[in-house]
Amino acid sequence: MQAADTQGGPAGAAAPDDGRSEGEKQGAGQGAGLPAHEVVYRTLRARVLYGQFEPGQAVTIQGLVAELGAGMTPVREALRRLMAEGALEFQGNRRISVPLLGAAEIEQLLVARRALEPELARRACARIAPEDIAAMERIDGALDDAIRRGHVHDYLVENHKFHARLNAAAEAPILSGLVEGLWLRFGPSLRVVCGAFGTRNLPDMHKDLITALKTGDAEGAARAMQGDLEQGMEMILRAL
Amino acid sequence: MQAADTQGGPAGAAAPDDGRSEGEKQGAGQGAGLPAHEVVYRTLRARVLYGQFEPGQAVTIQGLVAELGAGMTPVREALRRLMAEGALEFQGNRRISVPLLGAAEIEQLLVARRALEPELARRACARIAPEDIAAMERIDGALDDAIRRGHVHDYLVENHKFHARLNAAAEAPILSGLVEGLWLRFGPSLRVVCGAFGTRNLPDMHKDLITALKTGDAEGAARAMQGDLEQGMEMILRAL
DNA sequence: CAGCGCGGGATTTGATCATATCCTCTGGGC
DNA sequence: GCCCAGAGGATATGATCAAATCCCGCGCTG
Repeated sequence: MQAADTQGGPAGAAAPDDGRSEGEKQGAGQGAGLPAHEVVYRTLRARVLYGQFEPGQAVTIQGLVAELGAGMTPVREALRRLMAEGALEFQGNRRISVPLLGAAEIEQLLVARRALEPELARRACARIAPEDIAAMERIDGALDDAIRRGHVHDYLVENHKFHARLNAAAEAPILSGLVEGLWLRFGPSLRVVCGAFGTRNLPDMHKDLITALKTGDAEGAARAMQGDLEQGMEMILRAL
Repeated sequence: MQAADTQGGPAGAAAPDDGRSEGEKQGAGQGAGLPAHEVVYRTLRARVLYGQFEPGQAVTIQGLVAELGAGMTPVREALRRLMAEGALEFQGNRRISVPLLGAAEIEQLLVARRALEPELARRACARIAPEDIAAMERIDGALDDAIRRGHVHDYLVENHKFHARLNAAAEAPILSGLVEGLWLRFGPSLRVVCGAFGTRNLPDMHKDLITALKTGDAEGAARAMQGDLEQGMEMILRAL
């Protein structure tokens, strides 16, 4: 039971509200009225991204149907989507599992990240608004706080939020979408990293990055980003 | 045929061989016994990749159900998968369409391709086997032939096969998967390109690439690849 | 006589379909 | 010009079938 409750969400224990299943739409709000497959997708995505799935772990459709209380079709679609993004793997015989990464895979992910994320930092540097920088500083504070408290999950969430905010500021949806896909791939490995090293000596080039953003130093931002991701991937590699 | 067996089955049971077709696994052959959603996916993927969809064109589930003779669930899953890969776009209000790319999107795709494909060429150069090179020369011959005949579809197919073969030789499945996703995104635009310019002056750095592969010149291969993709993206950009 | 490989059945799980319900868009009436 | 009704299409459900895995008992061998 790695994650009994997903996110302090309204999905309580039983949730046997059968009659209300589809009588909802995004008209009211945006958190509650999403299609079922979207809700399932986001739940599973968060689990992958924040290391709540073990690498190599098997994932069954019907298990998720029972656990999430959703129908079979939405679960199937969410899984298909995650498989297309590389977050999950089709294990041959109609079996789905969380990918188990080796050194070769980590190295490829590193190459891709090194190619894309510094470029995003460069672009963000030119376009970012002061309130975005402020938000990133706030997120970075929460991140440091999570590290101090030794709270792995919060650290991973804040770290992702930090980078996502930066990538959004670059206004390059295709590139940041690609990067999001990369994060999904090494997400499960973060669990292992934090299990091995804890949150003590986690890399943090975020301060340099924020400084570069404030001064509009695009190359400095790119350099800080590259340093950050290389340290992260290095830790994953060592945790193998 | 299952729950709705109200009248004891329509004597022939609409699709008894539908179940038979499932009897084959991927162990025996590749093309025959695949699941329906996989067949639908490949069909649609080929259409996207080879410019048989018009950019901006709307895609309806029921239209594909009627056209392909498949059930609704397989079609939905295939579409969801293609949407996750960026080959199709969710148009907000339950509508799916082929993405319409602008200059900004093309530019991002160019950045990603320039980062990844020369690297794949470099790796392929170190590992490629002589029979792979021979196959690529054969494909390139068919490609030239298609150009001579002015046959756009064949040109696109052979061109894709050429690059796919090279990427496979790099033995970097994650990177080549990413590149495949990029190709899927600009595929529909190729239709416009070929409509505008025909097959006359299509770029072809393939000869240089093969030469570099034969001599083991990794940097030369990377350079040729970069030239090839930049010419291609330039043409798409000009066709806007 | 005990340990081990193997085949057959039972259970789990994935794939597909038909249907019901609801949302969105469009056209006509006031 | 706005509101309402109808049509078309998408989402979701549950049932059902097929296949793969698992488990257990049987026979064989040392």
